[in-house]
Amino acid sequence: MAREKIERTRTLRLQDVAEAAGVSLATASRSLSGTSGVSEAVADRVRATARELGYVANLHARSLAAGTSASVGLVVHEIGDPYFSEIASGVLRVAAPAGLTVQICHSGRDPERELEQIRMLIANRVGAIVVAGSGFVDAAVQSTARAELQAYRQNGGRVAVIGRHHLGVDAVLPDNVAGGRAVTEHLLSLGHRRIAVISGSRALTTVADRLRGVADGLAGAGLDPDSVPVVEAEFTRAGGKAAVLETLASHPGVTAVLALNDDMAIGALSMLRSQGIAVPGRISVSGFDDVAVAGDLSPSLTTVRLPMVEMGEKVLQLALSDPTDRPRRRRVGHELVVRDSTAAPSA
Amino acid sequence: MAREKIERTRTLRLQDVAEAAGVSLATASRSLSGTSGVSEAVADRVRATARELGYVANLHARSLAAGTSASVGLVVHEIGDPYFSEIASGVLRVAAPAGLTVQICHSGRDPERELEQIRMLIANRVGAIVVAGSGFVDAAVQSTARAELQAYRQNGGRVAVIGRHHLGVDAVLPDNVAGGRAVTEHLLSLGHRRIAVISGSRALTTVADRLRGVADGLAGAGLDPDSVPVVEAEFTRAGGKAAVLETLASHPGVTAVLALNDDMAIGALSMLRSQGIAVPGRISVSGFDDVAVAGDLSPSLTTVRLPMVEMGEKVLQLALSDPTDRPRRRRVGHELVVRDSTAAPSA
DNA sequence: ATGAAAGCGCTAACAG
DNA sequence: CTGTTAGCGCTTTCAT
Repeated sequence: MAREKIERTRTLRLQDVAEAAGVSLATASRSLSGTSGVSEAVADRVRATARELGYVANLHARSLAAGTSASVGLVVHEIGDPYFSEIASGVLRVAAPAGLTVQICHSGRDPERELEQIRMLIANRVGAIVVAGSGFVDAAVQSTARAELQAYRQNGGRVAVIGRHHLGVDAVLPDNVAGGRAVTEHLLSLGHRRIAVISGSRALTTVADRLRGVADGLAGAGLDPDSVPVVEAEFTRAGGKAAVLETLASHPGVTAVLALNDDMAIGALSMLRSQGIAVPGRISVSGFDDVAVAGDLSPSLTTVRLPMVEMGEKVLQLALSDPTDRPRRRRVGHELVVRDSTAAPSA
Repeated sequence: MAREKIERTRTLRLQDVAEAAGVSLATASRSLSGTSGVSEAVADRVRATARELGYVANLHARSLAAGTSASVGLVVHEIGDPYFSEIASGVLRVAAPAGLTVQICHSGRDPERELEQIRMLIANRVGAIVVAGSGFVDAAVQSTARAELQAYRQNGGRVAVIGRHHLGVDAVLPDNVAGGRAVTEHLLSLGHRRIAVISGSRALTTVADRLRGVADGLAGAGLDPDSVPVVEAEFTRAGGKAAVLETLASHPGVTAVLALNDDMAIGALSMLRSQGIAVPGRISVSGFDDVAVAGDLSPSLTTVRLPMVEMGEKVLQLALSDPTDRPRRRRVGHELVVRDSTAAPSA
């Protein structure tokens, strides 16, 4: 990884402000950082001078000297994905009023790359790290990351994640199992019996948990979970298109497609439309997440709402709150949102 | 603005690595930063020790000592908005391979807040600042920002923006005028004569430019631009809903609604559907931007495609490239994407 | 209430 | 090729 260095030349230092205001460096520092021990008059004068001169403090120097950090790191799969951009929005909403800057980086759902990004954030001495991407079912793939994050925490760093990870840290847990069950029961109650699931990689805990909910729903209705085909593809719009095509070919009798996220559902909807297959007339489609556009599609998408913005807010609050001995879990609910893409099977 | 400080305790320093490897601080530094002047053997040993010990360099210290920066700032209106999240994705794709971290912050389309964020980024000593939000027609509202950014550049900082700003810096310019003209001509060629524009605030250069393109298109067809009503609302989905309602009330004969971004178009589509008005049967609707979902709506949205991811990539490349005396402009094209939401008027 | 001075962890001359 | 040393700009004891 090439490291691009951007050189900076000299700017105003606190020393310059101090001289201009006729005080010592220490007094100037106290005045600007609001530490007590300076007369109001002097402090005001210093602040005025600083403003006139257009002084801006060097946060690197401040961090180094004070040993504090005013920034947090956020690891997402891909910021262009609405699920993650809504989470990021929540994180930013909590960070800004607290005077914290947010460094965002991509993991690309690749544990190696995620580790690399985490290391970079640690090197940047961020005060907290938030991991928003899905966890992995296989605990081993994140074991190095786990170790590094633990060490980071030993040194005062804060960590919190969204979803089920094997990282041993505070977590915000979306209700994936119950959501999967709810949407399954919805399809079942409509009368569907020939359902196909289109899904992202089962290596992701998000997928595993949602699948587990689907199985629960099926079992609860006395059905054999194994009788329902699960077509695995990329956890994206393109993956949804591919998966629904495959489903059509291998299971032509299917009356409902249960997508494990909205992205795949949107892809499925688009593919079905281009194939001239009516939704929900011939096939019902459901999603998961309730991204902002879900309600504006046509047919509008029946899905499981997860409060992404709130999850982003909560996860940073969790990271910033006083650390506890044992990892905390904050569950956030789900809500089945029934719209127009699901209906009773026609036959 | 409260400043939340996160305290850190002692971690491994380069000095510790140097001692463990039995070399001096300087040699250790050279070994790890890849500076020449160290024998390969020694450098390897130092790197090995560093890895064993789990050493991660303190980037604040490095920045302070070397006067370089390995991070860039990105100012967006709102990261949850697909237009900006796609741009952010492009920025991240260029930043990561260059070893740069990206700090993202919200401007909320508020010049005051934008200025605040820019100041924070400067204080953070980012090597480059990218402003992705729209500019403002009134040059005065950004004059302070302009001055601070110029000073920042004097000190070696790099700046680039997306869109037409009065900031005197390098810019990536989307083809808003031509795009506005293209979509207008499309509607006109379909036979529409009673068109209404739904628009965000005219204070934004993005809006002003697109409006200008619309007027050009109208004039080119021998029509009076002033005869076309422009309904101004928030530049969001909710704004689109409100604006289309207002249009319906004040101009009931309208056969086409030209929205100045996809967000408003999506809101309009949604409102028209809930009002039982057929699109494009009774009213055609067009958007602008071509966000990822535009093609998956139903009816799929006719819109003007702007290459957001590419714009994000380009703007950071521009910022990172060697500075020139005069601001550079990189134009990016547009593409009219005709889909199902527009058709010839029925009457 | 104010000032002097000692670092924070690292890089970059400058010696050798 | 390697080590010594002086800062980078700021905060923070410790004196006064």
